[in-house]
Amino acid sequence: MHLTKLKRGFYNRDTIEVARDLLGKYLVRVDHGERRIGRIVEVEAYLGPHDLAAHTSRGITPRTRIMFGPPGHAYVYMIYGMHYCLNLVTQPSGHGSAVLLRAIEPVRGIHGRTQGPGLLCRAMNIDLHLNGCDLLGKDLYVAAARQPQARFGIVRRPRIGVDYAGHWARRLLRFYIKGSPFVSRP
DNA sequence: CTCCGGATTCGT
DNA sequence: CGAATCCGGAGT
Repeated sequence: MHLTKLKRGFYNRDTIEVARDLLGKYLVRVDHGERRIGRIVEVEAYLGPHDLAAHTSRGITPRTRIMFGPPGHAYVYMIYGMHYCLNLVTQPSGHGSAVLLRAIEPVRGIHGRTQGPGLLCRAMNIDLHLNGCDLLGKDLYVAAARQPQARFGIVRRPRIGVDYAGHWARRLLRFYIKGSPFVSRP
C-alpha cells in the first residue's frame, strides 16, 4: 500500500474536524527498523482548557506542556500506573487540544489486540519516550492511502471514562467507523 | 511533604 | 465489580 505522511497543516485545524478526518487514516510506527501499521477506527476529541474532560483544563503543567504546544506532535501519558495513551496535538500552539487514538485495525506488523487506547499503545510499542515526538518525523506518524478508499459511516458517541466532567461528559466527541469490528466499545 | 484518583484493562 | 499500580496535581 502506498502511503503519504500527513503534513502539519492537517493537525493545525479545528479539533473535531481533525478527529473525524483521522478515521480511516493509517498510524505508522517505525521501531528498530520494523514498520507497524494500523488503520485508525476510533478517536476522541479533547477540545482545550474549557473542556473539563481534557487534561489541559488544569492549565499548563509539566505533563500538559506538550498538549499546549504546537500541532502535529504526540502527547503520550501513563494512566492507572500501567497503560499508555496516545494523543495527537491539534490547533495552534497554546490551544491545548488533542485527539486521543482509541483503536486501530491491524494492517501490518502488529501482534496482539488494538481495541482500546492502552492496548493500541502496547501493540505499537508506544510509551513515554515518544511524548513530544514530532509526527512529521520517522518514528511515529499518520499517513493517508494514495489509492481511493471505500467510504464509511461515522458514529458519534459520548467519550469513554470521563463521567466526572459534568455536561462535558455528554458531548458527542467520540467518533468511530460504523460497523468496524475493531472498535473498543461499539 | 502527603493524599487522591485516573482519557484502562483484566479477572472474578 | 474490584484489583493492579504509580504518577500528576492539589492541598498542607
